[in-house]
Amino acid sequence: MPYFVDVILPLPIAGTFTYKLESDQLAWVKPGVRVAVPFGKGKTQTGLVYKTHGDAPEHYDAKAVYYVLDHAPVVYPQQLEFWIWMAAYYSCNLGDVYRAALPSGLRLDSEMRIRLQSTRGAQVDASRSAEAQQILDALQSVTALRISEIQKRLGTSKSLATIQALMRLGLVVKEEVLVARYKPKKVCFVRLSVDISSDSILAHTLKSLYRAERQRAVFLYLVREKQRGNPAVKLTQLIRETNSKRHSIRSLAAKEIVEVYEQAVDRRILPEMRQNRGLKGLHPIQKAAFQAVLQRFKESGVVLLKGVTGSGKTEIYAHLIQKQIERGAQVLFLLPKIALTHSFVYRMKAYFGESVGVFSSHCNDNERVELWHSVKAGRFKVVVTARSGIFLPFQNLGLVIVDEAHDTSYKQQEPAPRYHARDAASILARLYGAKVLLGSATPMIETYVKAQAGTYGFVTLQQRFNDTPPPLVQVVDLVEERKRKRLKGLFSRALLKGIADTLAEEKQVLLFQNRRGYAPVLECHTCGTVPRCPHCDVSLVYHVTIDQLRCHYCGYAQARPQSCLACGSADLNYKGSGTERVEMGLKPLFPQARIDRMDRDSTRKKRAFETILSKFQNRETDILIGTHMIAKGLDFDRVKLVGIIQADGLLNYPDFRAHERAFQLMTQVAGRAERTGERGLVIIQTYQPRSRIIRQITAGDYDGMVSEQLAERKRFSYPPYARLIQITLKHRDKYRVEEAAKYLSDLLRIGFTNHLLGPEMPAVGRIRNRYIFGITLKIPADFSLKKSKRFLARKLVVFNQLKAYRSVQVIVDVDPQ
DNA sequence: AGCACGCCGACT
DNA sequence: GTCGGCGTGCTC
Repeated sequence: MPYFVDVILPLPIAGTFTYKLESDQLAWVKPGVRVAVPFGKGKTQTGLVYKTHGDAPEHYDAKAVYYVLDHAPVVYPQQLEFWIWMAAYYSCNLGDVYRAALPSGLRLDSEMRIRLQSTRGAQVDASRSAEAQQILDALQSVTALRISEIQKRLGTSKSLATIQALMRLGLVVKEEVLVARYKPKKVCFVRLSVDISSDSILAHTLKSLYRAERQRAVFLYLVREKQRGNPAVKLTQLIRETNSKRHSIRSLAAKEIVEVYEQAVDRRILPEMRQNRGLKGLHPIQKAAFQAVLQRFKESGVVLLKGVTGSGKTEIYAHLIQKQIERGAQVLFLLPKIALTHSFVYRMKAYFGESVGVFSSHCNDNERVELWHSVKAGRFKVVVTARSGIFLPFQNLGLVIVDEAHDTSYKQQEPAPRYHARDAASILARLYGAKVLLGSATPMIETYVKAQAGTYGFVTLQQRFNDTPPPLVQVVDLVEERKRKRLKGLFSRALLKGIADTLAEEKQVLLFQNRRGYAPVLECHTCGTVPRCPHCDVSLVYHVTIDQLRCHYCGYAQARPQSCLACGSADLNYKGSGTERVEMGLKPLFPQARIDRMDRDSTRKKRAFETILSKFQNRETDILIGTHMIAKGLDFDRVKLVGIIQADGLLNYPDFRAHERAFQLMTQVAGRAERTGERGLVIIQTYQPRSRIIRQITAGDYDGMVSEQLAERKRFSYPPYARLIQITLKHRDKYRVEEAAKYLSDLLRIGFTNHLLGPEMPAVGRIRNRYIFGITLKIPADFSLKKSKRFLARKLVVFNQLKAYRSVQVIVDVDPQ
């Protein structure tokens, strides 16, 4: 009986692909195993086995699997099930999930090479082009060349055509080779090859080295290390410790006294660190919360721990982790991307030592593969990671901790799968029978509602256990300040006084401005013209540091115009302000202060983020200005004053979550002023000081904010009263997308009636020369999300049948943020 | 995603 | 006249 295998391929194409299996392959092929399969014209792909069966495909002849790459699944059944859930829930392809989940190092690269067909034809021929001859000459010495290598050698794009011409002449052939992307790291070790347990051999060897001082030193070092129980020493270490040169060791090797050999080692992102700190005991309040969390876990799989900054959530996490380690289970610790700092990892390593794994964006492909294997082997008990860690192959997952669970960076925007790591983690946990702890000072409203309703367990940790009173919050009315001419640039008198006082006390200041650059608009005073991005529908932002205008959507940059490009006037006005302008404005006012800035521009360079943070922590910086990046990071324990330069930027977003977000962000930023042990000060500058949301923020009235937002969302049926699906259409031709969006929304309105919004052009209607239209679907709580998605999928098939619209890119985003 | 096939402009 | 642009369609 013939056997077939359905395979997931790492491509953005719907469905799985069926291949034929030889009987000898059958024994190894099971779900989660990798296979090399032919796909398309002469390409090989690394597929992942989905299932095996005996049903021959009806409409085509299945190709045969080339190789079975594993003897044991690289992906556990629970994970595969998780992938399937994700593809279905977020309406994407299994291949999209595959690409996101499996480290690319676990995929084989199929590489095209060119080989000489016959040496006869390669002789010099005057009729051939110089390029062709160059390629042929190069192929004489080596067996085969990668196409990319040829391109590099010739340095032109012409080479592709030349290669094709040579192929037509039958002089060269194309061949495909498979190479593993993962390259183990090899380290040279040195060990003794003489038997030093024999005194006579030892003496004899030493004697033979009497004239080679360095070699003797190396030998003696190795002897000492061996006696200490280290039979081999890293070559680099040996050279360093004995202050010798590589050739001394080579001579010893030549005399067969030592042996140098290579060994694959795991890369380590951080220097090894032993556990050096026991868990801190819990304060009675923390202890009560810890017990309460354990209690709630008995009834529900997900527990929300609502605790303000400074309430000591981290210690509670640590004790929960400890408990899991004791019972031999693994813990997945999720953090927002920018909160994953070295100092945090060090803290975890101090508690749990070697069993802590770190999975961050700093890891390269090879490190990811090693981490994957280590997690799979159960060597790591705790994995600290940003959102993509949910795909790691846990063997025995016991607990998922999602810190700052309200953070928006848990949602992947681009590319598919557009998943939310917090929500996905609770599905993952269910598959493993594990628990989920969501930690937040300002939970997302949807989460809070579930906790209130009892769907999630709920534990609050209100009291600051270090007994510092919450910071004093002062609101400054910018309208009033401006009227009374008390504004110095962007700063009110109160803020300047606050800064001066804080500096005098040798404490630190954080200034928050959620916009980067100098000024978001450069306007001509004469004719009102504003320079705009040629590729996007936005104005260009002026950046002082590079003296350029930049587009924040596509990266386009141009020199700052000296005069208006429309009317020639030299009278140009900078309107609005970003972090750079705050920095520039502040410097002359506090010339003695050490001022630093943290935003996407100042942290672009590698490790810059860590550098700025550590400089601030070491008190080499007095005032730190930054975007939302300064809201995360770590606890700054000398911050006395937090200033919010302009709260209005956060309040006026055309989004139903704008106020919730503003509340979360400002509360978080304000929370940075809580660690000094004395009362901190938060100054919020705003043009709308009497607005409800500002009052809620200053009063710390989270429940008030929630109930007001809930009332609003109920009225307009937004989450949590409805689920949302956002459909985005993009195309280079504005009319084409608009027509397509109209057509699609007409198709959908049949099912969704008044639960469909749009189509409408978003605030930024064109990005990278592609016009954008959006359709929002609202699925009320009493509707089936599954059925709605199925309906949507059917309509998208109909939509795709129209040739004119097929080139329109359609993006489906379930639970958009 | 890649890759081949197919139909219209600027060069030998 | 051709090279080559990218629109379109397909991959088990």
